[in-house]
Amino acid sequence: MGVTKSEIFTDYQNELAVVSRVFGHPARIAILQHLIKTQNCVCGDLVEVIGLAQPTISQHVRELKNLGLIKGNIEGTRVCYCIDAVRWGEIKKLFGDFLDQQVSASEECC
Amino acid sequence: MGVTKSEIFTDYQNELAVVSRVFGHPARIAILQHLIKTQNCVCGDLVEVIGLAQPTISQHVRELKNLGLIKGNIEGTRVCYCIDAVRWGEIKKLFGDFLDQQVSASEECC
DNA sequence: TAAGTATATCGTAATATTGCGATAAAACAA
DNA sequence: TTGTTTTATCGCAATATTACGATATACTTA
Repeated sequence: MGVTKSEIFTDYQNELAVVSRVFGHPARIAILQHLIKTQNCVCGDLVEVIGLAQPTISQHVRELKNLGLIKGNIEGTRVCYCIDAVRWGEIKKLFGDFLDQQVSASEECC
Repeated sequence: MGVTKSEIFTDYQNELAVVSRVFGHPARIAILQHLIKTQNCVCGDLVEVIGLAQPTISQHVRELKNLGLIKGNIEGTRVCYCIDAVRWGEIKKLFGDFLDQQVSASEECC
């Protein structure tokens, strides 16, 4: 197999999982952190800052784009990326709804 | 390749990625939701509730255990699971620190 | 002891992910 | 036009993940 059975889960469960998966690689975390830090939309120097090959960075960037988390703007030969603040807010809420739940332990076991 | 180059990333980036990966499957989200809802540590009926085979559930449960998110208690032939509230809090903070950042868009592009 | 129940582990097939060299595409510069 | 720069895509090898049947393990009950 090797293929997730998405159809047996709720939309919420699938969405949270898909977003988490994108966060599930340190290079993508690093790209987001760098875009947040250097507000003014840095682009190709991600390769230099992160230390992976250019095609690899491009692939990670594409996944972030597919999720709507970042958007790019062509400027000559370069592409300038920045974070989509609206989508960021949506995802923040998605995780907040999940993580802010009360997880009081039962006294029956554990 | 197919192997993540963890050594070039910070501990924070790696930790957030590892935790995100565990959240990156709807079955594991469903397991956590069910454990939160039925506070009193349900165990084997996860198989019934979720609808994946028993070995598959056991595998997902193990990943949650490895991350420290849930803990199990043997009760006869059964194992009673519940969420580790302390670890849950740590992970909540991990995501909070990341997602609560200010992501104001630059005006230079995008 | 023998049979039953619940969970974990093994082994494996199908598929997905990661990383990168090679190359294409697109815009600019001479 | 030709060469340069920057980014995207293709194709592939190495590895990881997902799912589950078969089986092992551990405890309970008859």
